Amino acid sequence: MKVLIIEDDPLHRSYLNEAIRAALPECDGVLEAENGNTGERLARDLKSAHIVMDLQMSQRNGIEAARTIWKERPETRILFWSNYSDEAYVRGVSRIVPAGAVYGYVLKSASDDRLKLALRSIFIESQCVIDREVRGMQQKSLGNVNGFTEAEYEILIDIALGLTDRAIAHRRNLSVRSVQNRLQQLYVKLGVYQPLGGQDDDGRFNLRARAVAVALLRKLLNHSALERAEADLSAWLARQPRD
Amino acid sequence: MKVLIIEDDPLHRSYLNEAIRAALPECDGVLEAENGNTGERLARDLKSAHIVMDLQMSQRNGIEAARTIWKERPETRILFWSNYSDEAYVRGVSRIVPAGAVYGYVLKSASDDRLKLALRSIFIESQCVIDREVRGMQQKSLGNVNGFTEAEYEILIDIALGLTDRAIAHRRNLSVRSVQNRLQQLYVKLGVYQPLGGQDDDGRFNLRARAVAVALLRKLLNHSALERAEADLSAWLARQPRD
DNA sequence: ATTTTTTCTGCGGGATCCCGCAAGGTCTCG
DNA sequence: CGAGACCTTGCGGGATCCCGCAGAAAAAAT
Repeated sequence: MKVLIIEDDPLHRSYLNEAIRAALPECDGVLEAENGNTGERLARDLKSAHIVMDLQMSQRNGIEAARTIWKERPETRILFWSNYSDEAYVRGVSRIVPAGAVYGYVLKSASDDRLKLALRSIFIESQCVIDREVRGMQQKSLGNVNGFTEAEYEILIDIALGLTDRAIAHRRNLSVRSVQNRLQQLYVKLGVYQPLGGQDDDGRFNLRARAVAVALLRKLLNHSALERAEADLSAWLARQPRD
Repeated sequence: MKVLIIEDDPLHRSYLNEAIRAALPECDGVLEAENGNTGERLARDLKSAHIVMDLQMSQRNGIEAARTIWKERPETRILFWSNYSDEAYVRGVSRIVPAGAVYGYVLKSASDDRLKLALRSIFIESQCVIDREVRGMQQKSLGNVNGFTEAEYEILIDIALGLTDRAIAHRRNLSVRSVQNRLQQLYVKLGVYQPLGGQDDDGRFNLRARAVAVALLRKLLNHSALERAEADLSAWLARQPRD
């Protein structure tokens, strides 16, 4: 059994390497990649089925890498080892995990033991392991309590990219009015809505821009989510026959 | 001579500790803090004049911490040791460094030797050390080439926070029209401006929102910059007598 | 199958945004 | 002092946004 590490910080890489050797005596080889690109390549070439990776690498996003790896070999087991439990990351991951896949998500702040336990659970016991903090995010995000619908999230991304109502309508096959409906919904859920009447406009906000701001502050959105969205968008634009 | 480390990642902390002991034999004590708050406190209590810190910590932003530390004792020497050379960070740092202060900015990806050299230069030789990559950012940002004026950056932040033209005008003591002028300028510099006429509006953009998006993608803005701005804003709002 | 609930859609209007045009200001430089 | 560069401000108008109102369509519940 071989394990592939995809992580750009050399310190963390060697720490992981050690942890893996310690936790998995049955492992007879540890490979390292320092970014998503070479990680993908190694995974492909070596048919590694056991991967530990960081989200958020400079060269190529962890989520991107995981997506293509899973696309090629859905049975691959991946342990995401990340600094953050941003909703954007958690949502990003759970969006791409194939049905029935074995994976894990543990934070770098977790203890040594937690990490080693997770390694064994995933690679030996075929059991998913998700850190409590992350699990918390997941539920908050999927449950309706203070959670966002797929539709709401989608439109949030669209305005974060800077699209107009019309462009969004076009992209999502909706009428302009429907887009605006979804927007209102979003504004309400983000607590940005101005209940009207109250003319204590201390600092009046541009709802559209404000929504993006609070989404960022609440980590519903982050840099890498935006990057992915931007890539999707330009792909879609290229596919448009020009009207 | 004592050195204070402010860094939330335990791995990096112990690595730093070792590097400091190796590079600075004249150092007779290394202290560690795992977030900005306790870092500030330790700096104050122990009157440490030599600090190495990470930007981007969960508890309290490195820039915030540095600001208050420098406010209390401007002669403190600080080496920023960060993962990123985002323009937002670089600008944030150079905005708060006191006149004549000795400081450094090196990336975590730098070699062992670079780090140790920087430590000696700053703490012993009283010389500023800024990594090449960072220096590059700095010049791009301060020089007029593809760089942003203070005014432009300011208004960028204001729209990123979601303020309306009017609110910005009020906050910055300008007329609404001037705000809009600055906005146009910003749009042009961000390459978002629609030269008019060209009706190939594939995906028409909402300029205001789009500007924020590209600023984020280009890392002119990032989460921590936004957080700081948000804090400033609400402080300002609280100070407003309500009109 | 019928009611209830949710979502989609058009209409309309007030607020806001985007920006060309033009008339002052300030500041520098020859 | 005047020319030129730059910033600020008012005016005006077309485009966009925000959203209440209300009917149509779809989905879910009974």
